[in-house]
Amino acid sequence: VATAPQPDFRRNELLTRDERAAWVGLLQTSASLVRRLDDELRQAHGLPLSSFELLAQLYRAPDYRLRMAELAEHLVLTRSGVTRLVDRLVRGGLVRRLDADCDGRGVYAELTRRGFEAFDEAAATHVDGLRRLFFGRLGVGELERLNDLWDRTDLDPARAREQRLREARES
Amino acid sequence: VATAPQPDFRRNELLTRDERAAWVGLLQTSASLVRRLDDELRQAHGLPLSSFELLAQLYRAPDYRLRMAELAEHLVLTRSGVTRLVDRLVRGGLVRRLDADCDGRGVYAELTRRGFEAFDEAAATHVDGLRRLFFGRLGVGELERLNDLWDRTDLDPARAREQRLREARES
DNA sequence: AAAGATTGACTCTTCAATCTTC
DNA sequence: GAAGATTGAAGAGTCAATCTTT
Repeated sequence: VATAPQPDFRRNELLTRDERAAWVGLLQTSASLVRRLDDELRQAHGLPLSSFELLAQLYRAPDYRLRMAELAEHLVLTRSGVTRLVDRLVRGGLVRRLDADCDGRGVYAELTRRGFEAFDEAAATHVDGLRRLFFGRLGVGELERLNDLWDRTDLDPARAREQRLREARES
Repeated sequence: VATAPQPDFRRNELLTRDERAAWVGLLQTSASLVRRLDDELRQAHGLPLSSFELLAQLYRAPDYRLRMAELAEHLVLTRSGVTRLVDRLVRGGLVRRLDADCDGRGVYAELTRRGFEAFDEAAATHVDGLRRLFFGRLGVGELERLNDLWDRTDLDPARAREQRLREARES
């Protein structure tokens, strides 16, 4: 059966039913996926998803290191958020801080041997969970369509945010 | 130009490039959308997005009221999270608590007149932001495809979570 | 003055324990 | 005892201010 049409009298400033479903679906899907994957990673390896994602960035970076600001751009975190997260990882021995020799202000976060191993072990759990809970439920070509969608809806969070803060400060 | 093929030597437990992009895209899109919409709502109406979403649930509910547990299911929050959020809204005069007469344990959260008005005003901002930042960038039929996707990837977060907690308690 | 990073104070959310009612 | 809701303690992230280097 077809879905019922939207009533004509629906007020302009309210979302249609499909829009609301799409918005709530986005929120719920990402949130519950994050929760599940976080649970599984903590259970199996004592590693929170946020830590795992930071390790993943370093794992893929040249020389296994990135600057704090770069990490903030890739993860969905502010700079101070990255500072705290790296603090925890340093305490856990998975990451070390390293002053940038080219720029006295800069600081690198670098994967330690233990951090490398921790990521290596946890990666299997993460990938398995992601394929089971998400990728395995996609149809043919849906992965590509999804990536296309993310490209079109990219808000460039880092840049946009910095810009807004700057504008706000100037006013 | 076509994208380069995935290297054959990529280890099994790592995500392909497209998978990683889809996963990170989901995280970034939802997170940055939430941040932008939250900023706009706070700026224009002093109302956080989390509060707005709770008001939206009550606005659409029969008699403008829902029980705490029902709210927790619809929002992405635990029960204690809902308790705190309702606390703040009661303090702000947008919601009132109401004992359920049918069940002495139950509590309703009900929209006040001011809560109704606050939602009404903020809704325009929210809908405008959502259409500008998200829906306006979707192609023809993409909204329907997205809702279809959410159906297939639904993890039933509330039920699943309760179940996991119960199992964990029993062991 | 601007950029990179950090810190203190604060907010929001969760977990585990508790209270009340069924 | 189980379910609905709340509470204290703690975790994690943000903002605004600060420090250092450019």
